[in-house]
Amino acid sequence: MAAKLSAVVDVHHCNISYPSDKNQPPHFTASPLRISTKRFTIFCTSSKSPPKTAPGKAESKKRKTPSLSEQLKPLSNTILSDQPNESHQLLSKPKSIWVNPTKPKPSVLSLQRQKRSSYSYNPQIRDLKHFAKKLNDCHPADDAAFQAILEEIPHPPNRDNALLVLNSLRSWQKTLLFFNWIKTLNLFPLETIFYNVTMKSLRFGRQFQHMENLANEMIENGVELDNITYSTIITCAKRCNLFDKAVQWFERMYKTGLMPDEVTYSAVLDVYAKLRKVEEVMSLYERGRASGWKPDPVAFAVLGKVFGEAGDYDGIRYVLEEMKSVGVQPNLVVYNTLLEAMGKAGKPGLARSLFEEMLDSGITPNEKTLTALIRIYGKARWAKDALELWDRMRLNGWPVDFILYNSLLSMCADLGLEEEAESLFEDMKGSESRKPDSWSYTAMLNIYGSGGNADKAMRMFEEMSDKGVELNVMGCTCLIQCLGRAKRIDDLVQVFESSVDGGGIKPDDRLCGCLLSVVSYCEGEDVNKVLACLHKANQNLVAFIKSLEEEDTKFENVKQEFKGILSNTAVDARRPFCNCLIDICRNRNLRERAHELLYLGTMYGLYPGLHTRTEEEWRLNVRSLSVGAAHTALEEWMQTLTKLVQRREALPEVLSASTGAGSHKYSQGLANAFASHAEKLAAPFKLREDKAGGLFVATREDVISWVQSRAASLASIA
DNA sequence: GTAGGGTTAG
Repeated sequence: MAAKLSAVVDVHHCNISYPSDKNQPPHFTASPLRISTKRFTIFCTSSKSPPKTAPGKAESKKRKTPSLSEQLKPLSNTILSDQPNESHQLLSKPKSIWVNPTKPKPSVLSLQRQKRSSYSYNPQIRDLKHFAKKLNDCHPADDAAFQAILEEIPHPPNRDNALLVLNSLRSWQKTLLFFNWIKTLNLFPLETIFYNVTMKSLRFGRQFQHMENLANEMIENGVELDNITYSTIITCAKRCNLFDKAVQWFERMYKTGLMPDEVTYSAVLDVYAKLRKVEEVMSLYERGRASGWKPDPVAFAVLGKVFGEAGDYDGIRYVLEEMKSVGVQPNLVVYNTLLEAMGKAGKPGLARSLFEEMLDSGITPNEKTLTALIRIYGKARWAKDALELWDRMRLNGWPVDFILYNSLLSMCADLGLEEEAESLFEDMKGSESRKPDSWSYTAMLNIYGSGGNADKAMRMFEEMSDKGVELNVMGCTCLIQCLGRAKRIDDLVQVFESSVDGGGIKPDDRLCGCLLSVVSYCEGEDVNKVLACLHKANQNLVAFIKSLEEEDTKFENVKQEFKGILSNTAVDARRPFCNCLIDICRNRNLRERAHELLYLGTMYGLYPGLHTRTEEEWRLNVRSLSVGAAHTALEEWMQTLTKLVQRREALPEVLSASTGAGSHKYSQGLANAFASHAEKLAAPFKLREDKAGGLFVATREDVISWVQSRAASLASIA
């Protein structure tokens, strides 16, 4: 199974089967990834004659996160044989009715938790605690001193005394030394609990190898490994990112006939959650449920986390429904996890109502709750809610920590709340425990950068170096963006060189994207200065720009080069790269190239939903495009519509283009640019003032007569 | 850190 963990699993062809032997862990089989070969074009005209710009096949490698219902489908078909006449609907409770009564219900976990041995009071506790403290205080490198203290143990190191001391040692090295000392004394047999206590300390020190050695020693010496041993091993492996080890030890439990209890089981759920293996988590969860398990809040927190990381809102709802149907009241951690998950799934409104529900249930938020919520409101640009929450925090005296302070600053940056950020930043400078760090300064650079205040941004930059706060790659990006917009290219070059050559900043794709955007709008010698910076960060990109400018570069070459660049670029930065490259082409009068890049970008899945069609309305969605890319898309669309009209093909009643309203304070240019471009083409798109979100609309009749008049005027020119 | 599982920042 360890090998399968790294395999690509096609969820649509994932079969999960029960092992025939109940002492086998649940396992998964998967068919190899299928490559989609669906044809697509930028704008579909008709089936009769595809546009000439559509020669390719889909080569998008990006795979959509499957929805929960898609993931549950194979599960419900293969293992959950409940309610055979009903389709297994999303959010329906997976009731486990085992259909074959001659076979026992397969069990994957023990419903009884591991019993702990009870401690008896140790009358020597004070002396032994004092002894343990001496061991803890002993210099870590001084083995001789440690041994000397050991000899002075105030009471005989019998089972109970040794256990008490073992439990009181802090560092894993000392725990291990003490454990080995007890072992050499050979006064009593070392039971499981001695190993478990030692392992706990090793886990704290993230010492998986030592831990595994101890586990193997237990096996050799015939000491029983219990659920506590296994859960400690599994969580240690997880913390050390040794996920295959975690799974390996989990499998070993079943092989030796030991059933995991719910603690071990949810530890393993979390291993798969960390690996973002949603379908495996669900499979384990469902199988646990089928075994009669009533999951507790910890299990639901794991489930919530995995759906949050997948951005799967249906999954989050499923978790909420499951909790309701199992009768589990969410606790603070579960709420925090689900709030975080709602943010990742892009549902600020639902996060808000979940937060209110949490308050209504009598739970007080902690720093993590508030950090999650502030961040969600900031990213959603919900200024009113963010400021309201901030007020409530102060009013109610809710807990605040350093991370929350920095998150508030970042929220101010997201919302362009310069004054609020400045006053918070001053508060932090005045406090003893919350002095601004590189996160805080980055937020300030972000605020001044996106506000176009290059002087203040540079002052921050200087203050950082005075105070010895290191600039990080994001701060550097904000600063460079700001200096670029202010056309302070020499300052830009100086900041770039000092931070990359001297400051140890490794340029990432975002920083390259930022330099690329500066290239798109600067002129003259400045272009070469910025390109020289970009060359240090990404040589291929600069070579590609040069090749775009050369007339004899063939489309096939552009395609191959661009594909290579995109596949070496972080997913988040791919669309910005494409947008900037299109802008560069347009600003250099390379219109054909711009169209080629838009076509390729669409083909590689960078602009999903660029064009949506219903029977009544076709819509061009340019909100994720740069100005140049939006121009290019509009031209492309007009060409397509022209062809359709000329061929007398059916058009919908309404044609529209959506530019977005530019909810960010500093990004309102697209609607204006679009309006003026439509005007230049004399295209009949009119801004709908009554609708929010920059919507331009034309009727079918307007478009037809516009095309006909254009054709007439073109004919008259000819 | 009570022999074991889950939650904070571009």
